[in-house]
Amino acid sequence: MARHREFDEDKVLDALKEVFWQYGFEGTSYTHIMKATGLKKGSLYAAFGDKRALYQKALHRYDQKDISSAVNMLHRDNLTPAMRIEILMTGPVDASQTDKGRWGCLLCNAAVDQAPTDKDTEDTVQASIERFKAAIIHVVGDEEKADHILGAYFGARVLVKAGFGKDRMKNIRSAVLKTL
Amino acid sequence: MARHREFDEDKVLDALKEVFWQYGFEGTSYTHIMKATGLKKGSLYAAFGDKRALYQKALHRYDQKDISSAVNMLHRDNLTPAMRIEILMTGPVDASQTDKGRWGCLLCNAAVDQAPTDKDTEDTVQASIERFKAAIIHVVGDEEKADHILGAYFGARVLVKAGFGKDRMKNIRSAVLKTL
DNA sequence: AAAGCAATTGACCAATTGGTCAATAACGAT
DNA sequence: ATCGTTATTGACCAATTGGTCAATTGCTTT
Repeated sequence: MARHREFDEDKVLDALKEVFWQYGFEGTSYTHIMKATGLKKGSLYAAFGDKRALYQKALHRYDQKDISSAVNMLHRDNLTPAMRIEILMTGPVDASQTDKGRWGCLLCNAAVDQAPTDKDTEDTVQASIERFKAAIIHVVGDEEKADHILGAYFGARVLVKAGFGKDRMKNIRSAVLKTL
Repeated sequence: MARHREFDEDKVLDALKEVFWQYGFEGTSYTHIMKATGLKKGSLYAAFGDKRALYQKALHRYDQKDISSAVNMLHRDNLTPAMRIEILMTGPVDASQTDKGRWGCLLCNAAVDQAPTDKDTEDTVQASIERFKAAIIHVVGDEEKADHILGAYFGARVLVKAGFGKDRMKNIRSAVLKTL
């Protein structure tokens, strides 16, 4: 063997997730990445690959942590379907009140600015959305309803990024709940 | 007086709209802009200002042309409310079948990748969305319903960018129509 | 036709971009 | 302790970024 890695891979992956989440793919430079991870370019390249590979790691991390936590919530079968959808749609309501909330949803951000031009991103995003949608189907039973809730959820996250406030998000939440 | 402008301002504004629509603010370089407009950097700068100013022009153009055409459609009071919302939600269905459809909605794109960090974009986007929403209220009467439809519409456009197909968009369209 | 003015051009700029690599440092194995 | 291996570093690279400007072009007025 030889020299050990000095960094905590989990922490670096979290940092990558956060920085791409906040700034997007093109908006994130190595200056941002190096500050966020504490690693130099060379180390990042040796450990993970080029910038696109770093972005993929961030998307996978988001899937495994953030999407998974939503999916797990949607599988809490001791809660009524309405309660679970309410919790889901409360995400954008809360997000509208915090700085980080305005980062939106990394999945949604990636769909908007990378999926149309980068096949890897498209694939990763689609797989992640599919998993999310399956969990919604688990709750509401119906695929049409699930597509609709998925759309409403992403739309809400976009409106939060546009700067729309709590009241709007509450409107969307209660309108969605009425469709159940 | 002196030398005349050689370019057609309307055509240039349309070209700006298209290029920022397709590539986003950071994804668009002067190379793209010059090719799209047929003008050199210097001329663009002299006529309109810096890159952010060009982006603003593009957003205003989108508002005046594309959002206006949706708003006008929503005011065709000889059509039933359901028919108008159906036409609106058929936008994403059709978009899912064309290359340009994957550019999404410039308003939505701007909300996602510029509104959170650029105040001018935030203001322009908000004003445009507000106008859009007012037209939806004109159709459905209820503000809560309007926020919901607005969200579903933006969400659908995001899902199209993610690469989801016609069937999904049809699901969303019919689910939205059921809420009326 | 000469003068004055604005539009247009292309060369130029500093700064930043993503990426590379030789040198160094820190370890395990012998 | 020395050797081989691997992680880390910082200097370096070509290419591209957005932006500027002096020179030129084309028009109107006199």
